[in-house]
Amino acid sequence: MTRPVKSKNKEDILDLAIPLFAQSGYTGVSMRDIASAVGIKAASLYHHFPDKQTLYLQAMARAFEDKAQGFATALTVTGTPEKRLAGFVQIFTTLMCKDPEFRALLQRELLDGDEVRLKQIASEVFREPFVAMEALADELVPGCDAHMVAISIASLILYHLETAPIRRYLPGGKARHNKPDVISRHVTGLLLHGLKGCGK
Amino acid sequence: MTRPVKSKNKEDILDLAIPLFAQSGYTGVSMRDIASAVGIKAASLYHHFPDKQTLYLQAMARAFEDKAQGFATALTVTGTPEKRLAGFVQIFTTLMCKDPEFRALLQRELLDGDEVRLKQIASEVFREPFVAMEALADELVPGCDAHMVAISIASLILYHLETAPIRRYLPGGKARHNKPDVISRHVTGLLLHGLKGCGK
DNA sequence: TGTAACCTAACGAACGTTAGGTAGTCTTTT
DNA sequence: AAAAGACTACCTAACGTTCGTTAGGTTACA
Repeated sequence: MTRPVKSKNKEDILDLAIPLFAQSGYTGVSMRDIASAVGIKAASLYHHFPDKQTLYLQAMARAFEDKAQGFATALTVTGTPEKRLAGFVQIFTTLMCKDPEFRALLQRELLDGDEVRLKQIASEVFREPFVAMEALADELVPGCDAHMVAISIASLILYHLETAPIRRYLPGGKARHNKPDVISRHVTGLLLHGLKGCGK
Repeated sequence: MTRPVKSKNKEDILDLAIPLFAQSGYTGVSMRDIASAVGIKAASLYHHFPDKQTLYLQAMARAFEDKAQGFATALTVTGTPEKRLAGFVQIFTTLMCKDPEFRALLQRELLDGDEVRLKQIASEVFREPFVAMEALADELVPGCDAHMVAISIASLILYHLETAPIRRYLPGGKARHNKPDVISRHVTGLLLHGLKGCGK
């Protein structure tokens, strides 16, 4: 029997597994599913990974590892605190819009992730940009609860995207509500001026 | 052999299945799990439901059915638009804090729900309170995009709760950040005055 | 000649589901 | 009032499928 032209390595397998896990979750994806996406048999996966759990953890690590650095660029904006906030919101929104896989994985981890994994994601992916957001919050409103403000900023952006599937069926929902520039403009206005900032 | 003192009816079974589905999701809960929670055998479930899918759908319907009415009370507040917003945020936050099961089921539906189910939830659970929120938004800021504003209000409340598991590991996270009055005060301030409303 | 990357085949466990039986309870008939 | 019948709510046992995983063999390349 002829063999594949090129052997697969771990990274290839993980990259093919990530979208599967994002769409169907850990229990919703079988080793046979992953194998068939890669183009090999399920048993062959055990040549690269000792078990499914390890494969999943490595896939998560890979899916998240480059994000920290992507977030860092969202915080390189300079200027007044207001300008920097607007810049961060815009870049972060665009980043999240382009990566539904990352959003789905994050959502699934928030639902089902154990303490160890959440702790790891918190420290390796979110800690650094989160600290920068808190610093920005404290600059804008000295003495505020920077933690809550940082979460609120992320909330506004991510929940608009998270609720997209159901917003289609809620009154007033339009396709433009999923566009990054529409979301980031709305969020920036709300943050800087409250609901007054959401006027026409 | 002795029989149980009291027979189970559909409603009893659904009420015991709901927390299981909330915690582990559709595929994470087996018919045997549900049966053992009820105190019967898996095969006996088929006396009440034709299959697992139907049991799940009826459990979801039951978990969601009383919520629409709970939301309605959150909108009975009277007074100035600002006062009504503050009242709504406070009641809605308290409601959501008390019901982690509902939040988990909603999150799972946003991730894995098919169009039919999302459409049903949208129209039967969220439509009515959502319209009222949009009306309130339009009163506060005439001519604004009421859909986006309504989503933003819900975002701020729900995402603080949704991210609770990971916020424990992010800098500045305190236990009080999960308390309904702390969240609602923060959200109200942010909505009415922007980040300036988040000061001490 | 060894080793890396695959394969086929199969294991035991867990899954949703079905078939067929049984013990109580309610309804009807005598 | 008692017997006969029907029905409800459960049971045990098992079916076929899918799952994660293992054992052991085969091929290509260094």
